[in-house]
Amino acid sequence: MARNVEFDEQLAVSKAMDVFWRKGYNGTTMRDLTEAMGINSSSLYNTIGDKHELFIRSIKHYTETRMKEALKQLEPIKSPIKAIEKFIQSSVYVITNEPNSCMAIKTTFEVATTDEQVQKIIKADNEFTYNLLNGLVEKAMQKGEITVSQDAAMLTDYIINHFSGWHEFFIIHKDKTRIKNMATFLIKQINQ
Amino acid sequence: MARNVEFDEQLAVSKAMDVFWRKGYNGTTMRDLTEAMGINSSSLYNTIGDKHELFIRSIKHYTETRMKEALKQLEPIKSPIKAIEKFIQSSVYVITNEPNSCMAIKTTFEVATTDEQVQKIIKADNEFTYNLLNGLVEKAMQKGEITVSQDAAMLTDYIINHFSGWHEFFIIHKDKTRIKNMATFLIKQINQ
DNA sequence: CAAATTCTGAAACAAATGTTTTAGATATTT
DNA sequence: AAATATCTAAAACATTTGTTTCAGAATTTG
Repeated sequence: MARNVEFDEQLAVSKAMDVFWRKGYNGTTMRDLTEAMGINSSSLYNTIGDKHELFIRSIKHYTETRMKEALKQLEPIKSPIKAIEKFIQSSVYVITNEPNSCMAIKTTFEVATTDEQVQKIIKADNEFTYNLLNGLVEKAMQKGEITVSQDAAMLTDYIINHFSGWHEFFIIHKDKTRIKNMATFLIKQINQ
Repeated sequence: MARNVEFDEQLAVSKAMDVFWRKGYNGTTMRDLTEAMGINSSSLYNTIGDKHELFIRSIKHYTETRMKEALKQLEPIKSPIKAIEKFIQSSVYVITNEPNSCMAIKTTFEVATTDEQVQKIIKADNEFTYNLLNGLVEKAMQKGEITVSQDAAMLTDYIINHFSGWHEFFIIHKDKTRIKNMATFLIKQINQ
C-alpha cells in the first residue's frame, strides 16, 4: 500500500540525544535537532512527535544504554566487594573522561524539578543503579567483606551519592587527581 | 540635573534571581523577569543590561548571600569538629527544605559547561566553601579530633562532595530520612 | 518656577521559536 | 505497470523571543 519510513528511528533518537545532552532541553532548538538528525521537521512530527516526546525518547535511550553497560561490566566479576570497587572506579573513569558530563544529572537539575514524566524516567534509572549496587553490598556484608556498617540500604545510597558531586567537581575544576583521591578514600572506608 | 533611578536595584536583582533559580537560564524569558521585577524592559536595559548580565548579577547575589550566611553561622562555634558537624547538618536542613534546590548546582549543570563567566563565579563560590571548611578540618586534625585521614585537602573535598548528591537525591525521591542517614554516617566516619 | 536632564511605559522590532501545511516524490500492492 | 497510500522537503505559520525606540512623565538644579 505505501512507503516505509526512510530513516532509522533508533539512530535518529541517538543523534537527538547527543544534542540534548550537550545543550540541555531548553537550550536545544528544533532546528538544532533536525539538523543533527538529518531529517525534516515534518518527518520528525510524523514519526516520533514533538520536541518533548523526542526528549523523552532521548533520556530513555541514554538511561537504557547506560544500564546495559553497567550490567555487562559487572557480570563477570565474582567477588561482590571487587564488583563494588570496579563500579566506583569505572564511574570515576567515565566522569573524568566525558566532556559533556552526565545527561541524567543535567536533566535532573534542569527539568526533573517540574516535569513529572522526565522525573519518572530518571527515578527508574536511579532505582536500577540502586538495586544493582544494593545486591552487591548485601552479599559483601554477608561474606564479611564489608564491616563499616550493617545497613546495606544506607551504604548503597552513600556510595551512589558520590557520583554527582564528582561530576560537578569535574565541570568546575577539570581535575582528575582530586576526584581519584576521593574515590580511593571512599573505597578504603568501605573496605575497612 | 536629573531624576534618579526609581527602582531598588538590589531588590530587583533579588527578584530576578528567584525566577532564574526556579526556571534556569534558558527556561526564563525576559517577560518572566520584568514581570517579577515589576519594571519595564527599557528600565532594565538602561540600568543593569541584558538578560545575560542580569543572570550574572543573580548568581553573584545568590553566592554572596550564601557565603555571608555560612560565615555567620559558623563564627560562634569554638570547636572545629563541632563546626564541621554543624556545617553538614545545616546543609542537610537547607537541602531538604528548599523546594527549588540549589541555584549554584543547577547553574553548574545547565550553563557552567559552556559559559566561562558563569563558571568563574561558581568556581569562586566553591573555593570559598573549600577554604572555610578546610580551615576547620586542618584545626580539627591538629587537635586530634579527626584521625580517619591526615590529608586535610582531600577530606575537605570529600565532605563537600556529598552535597550535590543530596540535592539530586532530594529532587528525585523527596525523602529526608535517607539523606539524614547518609549525613549521620558521614559524621560518624569523620569522628572516628 | 523654569530649564535641563533622565527615567519610564507602551509599543514596535527583527529574529528565532515550535509546529503545520501542502505539493510532489517514492515505494508498495495489485 | 498502474493505482494507491504515505512519506519527504520546503516553505509558511503564528507565537514568542531578546532587545530597542520614542514620546512623555518626573525629578532635580539654577
